[in-house]
Amino acid sequence: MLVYDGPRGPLAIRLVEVEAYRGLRDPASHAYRGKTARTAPMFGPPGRSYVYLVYGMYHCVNVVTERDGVAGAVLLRGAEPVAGLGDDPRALAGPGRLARALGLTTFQTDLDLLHSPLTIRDAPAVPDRLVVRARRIGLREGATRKRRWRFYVKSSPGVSRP
DNA sequence: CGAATGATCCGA
DNA sequence: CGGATCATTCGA
Repeated sequence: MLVYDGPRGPLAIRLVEVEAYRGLRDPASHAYRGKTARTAPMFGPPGRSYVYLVYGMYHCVNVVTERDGVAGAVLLRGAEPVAGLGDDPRALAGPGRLARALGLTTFQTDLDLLHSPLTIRDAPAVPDRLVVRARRIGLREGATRKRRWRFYVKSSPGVSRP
């Protein structure tokens, strides 16, 4: 679950699709070529946000996962609406749509996701048989390897591409 | 399939 | 500085 108390009121979504990114070992990662101003949050402590602009018009929201000093994050690629977001089950399917629906931009990068208007919370466990593991999407490099670091909930409408 | 659209990054 | 790149989406 991701909860956002922002300008649009209290919003809540159930995350159903994510991708993992690492650092210097992962050619697909923004952190691959070292730390920059933009990617600095990826190298910071876990539990914080990393939001960036892609293709000049969409934002992507990540959760930093590794300990301070080690790059790693999870890209939020799809979710189901839970509260405050209407009832289009596809409105959050895809990282760009997810960020747009919540109104998240680079202004929300590097936030503490445990003590902010933007928080990530526990949710009921998804049974293993409903968890699909696949190759990552949209990468020029890194998807061609054996890195199946995309995970999504089987047959959820919030998944970008099954 | 390709256009949209702008921040970022690297090389010169 | 300039140009290539880009963890995407939408519409023809």
